[in-house]
Amino acid sequence: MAIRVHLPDGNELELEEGASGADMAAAIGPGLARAALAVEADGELRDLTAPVRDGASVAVLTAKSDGALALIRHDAAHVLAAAVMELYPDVKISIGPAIDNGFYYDFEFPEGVSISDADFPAIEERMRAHVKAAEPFVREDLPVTLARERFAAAGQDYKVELIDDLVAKEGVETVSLYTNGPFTDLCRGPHAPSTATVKAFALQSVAGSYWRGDSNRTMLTRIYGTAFFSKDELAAYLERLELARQRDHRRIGRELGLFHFSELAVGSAFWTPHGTTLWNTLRDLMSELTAARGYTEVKTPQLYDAELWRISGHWDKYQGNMFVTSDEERPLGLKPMNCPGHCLLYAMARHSYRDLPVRFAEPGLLHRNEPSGTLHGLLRVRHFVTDDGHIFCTEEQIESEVAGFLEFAAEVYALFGLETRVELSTRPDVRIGDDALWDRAEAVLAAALDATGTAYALNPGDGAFYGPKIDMHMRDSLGRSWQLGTIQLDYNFPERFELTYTGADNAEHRPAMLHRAILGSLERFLGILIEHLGGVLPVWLAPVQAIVLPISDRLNAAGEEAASKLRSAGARVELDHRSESVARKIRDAELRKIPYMLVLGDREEADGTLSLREHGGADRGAIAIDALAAELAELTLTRAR
RNA sequence: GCCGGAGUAGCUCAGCUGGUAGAGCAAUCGCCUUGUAAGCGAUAGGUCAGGGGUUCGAGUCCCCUCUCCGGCUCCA
Repeated sequence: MAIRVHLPDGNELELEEGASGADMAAAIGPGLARAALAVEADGELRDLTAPVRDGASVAVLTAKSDGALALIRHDAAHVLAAAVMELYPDVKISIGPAIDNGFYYDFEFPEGVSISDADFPAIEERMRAHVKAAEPFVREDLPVTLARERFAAAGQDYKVELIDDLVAKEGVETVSLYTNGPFTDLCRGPHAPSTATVKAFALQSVAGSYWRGDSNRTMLTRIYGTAFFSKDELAAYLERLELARQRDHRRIGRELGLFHFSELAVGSAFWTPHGTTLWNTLRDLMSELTAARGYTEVKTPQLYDAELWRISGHWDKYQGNMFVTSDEERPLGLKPMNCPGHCLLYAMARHSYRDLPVRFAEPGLLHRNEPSGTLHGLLRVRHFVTDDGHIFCTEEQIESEVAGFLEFAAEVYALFGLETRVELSTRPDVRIGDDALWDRAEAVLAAALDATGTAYALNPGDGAFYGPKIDMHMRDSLGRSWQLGTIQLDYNFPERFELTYTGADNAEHRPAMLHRAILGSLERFLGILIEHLGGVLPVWLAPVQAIVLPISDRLNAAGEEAASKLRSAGARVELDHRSESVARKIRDAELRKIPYMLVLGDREEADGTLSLREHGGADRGAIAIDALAAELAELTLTRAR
């Protein structure tokens, strides 16, 4: 009896019944048999030892295949756990998956034992021994009762909990165990044939992580690592990581003198004069663009009676994140969001359907009492300004308003050369408003996304407490994802604040409300932007657009004259009048990433020109000062990149 | 907030097993007068995060607090 399988090249292959993936690879060729790691059958990865199903579409997974890295990283996680269990026999194991750039394994170490990267060499040495031994990964399928007994007997409580959950939630009757050398783990698989493939690995960091991501449960110790098929690839990856670290906005912010932090104002940036110029340029950009899009700018208070926060729901749902104070008789809250203030402002005047949509924009200063452990440079702060806006509109206008926003956001991100990842986040556990409202709100957002052809991922349960949202995310230099823009549909606030407009029927109606921001917080956006650009800001954003470099002290007066001509044309220009060599002045200007370096020597002075060197080294030769002024003005006006 | 690590001059860091702090860059002053990525010299700069303890003696050992870093939870 023979079975037939379909190969990726369209051919069919005949195999004996019961043939394994390894048999299949061997039937195709000896080279493939040696390279084979696993088999993909009808889209599902399986061990090489597993029998091949008749009629399946199969592909042999090798080091070159997509998914092969994830496979050996998962193998590496088992090798890590094996090594850790040898060194710390009383350790409890939990889970150890492959992740984007590597793998981790979470352990509970015995009381009093803590792991740091100083322990990595010993662990890695044990890991190398397991790899060198080329221990086969052996799969075993066991009835859940037997598997449970086995892990219970070994004191592996986390594995027992996992098995109990598999039974309760998925009704499984058997589970699979994988053994490599002395180590056995509850694992779905698949794995490569042996540990030998995990040749190039490195442990990277140790961190805490809650069991099952629940902050009420045990804090486990997570060890992160990565693995590649070759030492060269591993070295190249580690080198890339190091280069990314050089782009860290906290480092660049210090080097370029843009902002500082102080332990006397935790989570709040101090912007230097240069940093403030950059920040203001960004704020002015958004004021200009929102005005062009039909928003009107408004200003609302910082500090409100607690009553406002009770109406909005913040007092119940968000107070932990608010800075609360009081006057002589009343509790007060510093605003963490602009929306309640905007609702009050909307309600202070009557609105006709003819006026809608009303679009309020406010570069609003917000304070949020973020947990200390989450603060991170400019990317997570307690004091920040959002390019916030709220749109009050009719039900019929929602879709076009959301579509208009998606367009607007795309325009802004394009100015900076950023590409974002879009997510639709739906109702969270902690929320206000009934489910019917949420159903409607989620459906409208999805419709607007579809109508504009925006690609997005679904992020269930991550909406704001008052409504679902569409978020735009960017990654920082270390690969962490941060939310920038957002648009959130909210039927709840209009109810709570009893907002109305007069319809064509002369009756009062409830408007819908959209909360939206494109940059998110200016602070976070600048952090991400600095990392994206590696600190090399385009002319229109650069705090110092050009610096005049006289080649000798005797030209300092001419330098001042040239600089002031450029300044009166609107350019942000400095003069380097130090008694230093041109080479030195160039070097310092390069390190400050100043776009235009303008060398002034005797020839230039005589001709009324400056010799232009752009950041990065391009030498454009002598250019008339008027022409330079015009060029800088043009680059600033057009926001050229 | 939780787990782990770290905190020495403005910045980057050295300071072995305890014997009262050092370099480079930056800064200041002077000399040099410079043509596209570091000219030379001198000077100044530190309650070694803060507090408590052990010790004849603490940057170094112990405890507490603060902040920062990496994660986790949370979030723009």
